Amino acid sequence: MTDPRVRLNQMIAKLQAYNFRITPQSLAVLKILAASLDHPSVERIYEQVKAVFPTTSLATVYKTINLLKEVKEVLEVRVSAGNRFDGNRPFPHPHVICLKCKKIIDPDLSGIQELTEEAAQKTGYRITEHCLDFFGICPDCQAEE
Amino acid sequence: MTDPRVRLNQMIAKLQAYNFRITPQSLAVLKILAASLDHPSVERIYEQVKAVFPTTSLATVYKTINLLKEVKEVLEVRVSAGNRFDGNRPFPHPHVICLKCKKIIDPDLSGIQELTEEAAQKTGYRITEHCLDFFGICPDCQAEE
DNA sequence: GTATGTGCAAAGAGTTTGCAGGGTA
DNA sequence: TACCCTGCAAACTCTTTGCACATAC
Repeated sequence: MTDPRVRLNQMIAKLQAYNFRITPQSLAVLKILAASLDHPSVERIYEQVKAVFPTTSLATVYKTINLLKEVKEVLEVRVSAGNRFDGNRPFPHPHVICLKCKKIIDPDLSGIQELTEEAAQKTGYRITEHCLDFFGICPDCQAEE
Repeated sequence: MTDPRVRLNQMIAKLQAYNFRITPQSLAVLKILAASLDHPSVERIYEQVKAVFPTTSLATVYKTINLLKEVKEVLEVRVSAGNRFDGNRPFPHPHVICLKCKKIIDPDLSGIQELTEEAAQKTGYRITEHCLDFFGICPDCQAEE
């Protein structure tokens, strides 16, 4: 993973470049996302922020995440169990998601670039983003069966 | 695409195998999904069903789609602009989605099987499904720019 | 100092559920 | 005939919005 401090500075720099202000509350959200290894949900981020700033509202968390989405400093992983976020790697990358415990990990896969080019060539679309998620059962949940 | 009549019969057979009943309303939903080339939204399906059965409720459309999801006879495409459905090809396959007009098309891509195996091998997950969606601008919307 | 972010509550969108009545197998 | 499906309305979840106040720059 990228060093969370480096990611945090990148996020701050990007937000400031867009003239968004950094506040203690939004900074707390940034810190959590910059260090996220576990793709937290909005609710989870909210709980962690409240541990530091108990008066923080859920709306503020949503607003901050939306700013980050706008400047492409966070990646939203859309899953039916509730969306999750990755602020450490804010660019498209594959996920492997456990259908039982909802654990998400990031494998390094080769060949996505080629696949994207193939899709662009065959459809004529100018492709800017992608989403590649695998679903299944993680080793821990397999062991429990 | 698969012949809509063939798909319709497959859907009916699968639902009956699970002891679900076929009604005029649910049949109307099945017919639309079996012939879907354009990945309709729930709202769109609802409108088309109402054209035939004006008293149909949105809840019935949702319930029927959920049955089909349960027996894996429809594929849900999760997009932020509102989820869309494919009843003609109810198995995982790639989509190319236009960010402007929301048009969705299905390219034939090679290499997804290999990528799935690579992901399974590197993570230890037993992978059963995947979701591969590309986002960009379609040729029509590019021409308008 | 001024525009922007915060916190609260209410509104909004999308989806699900409970129940009474009607229709399928 | 018995049970399931429908249609309606209410509930529910997730997310956004409006407004008064606080605060970063």
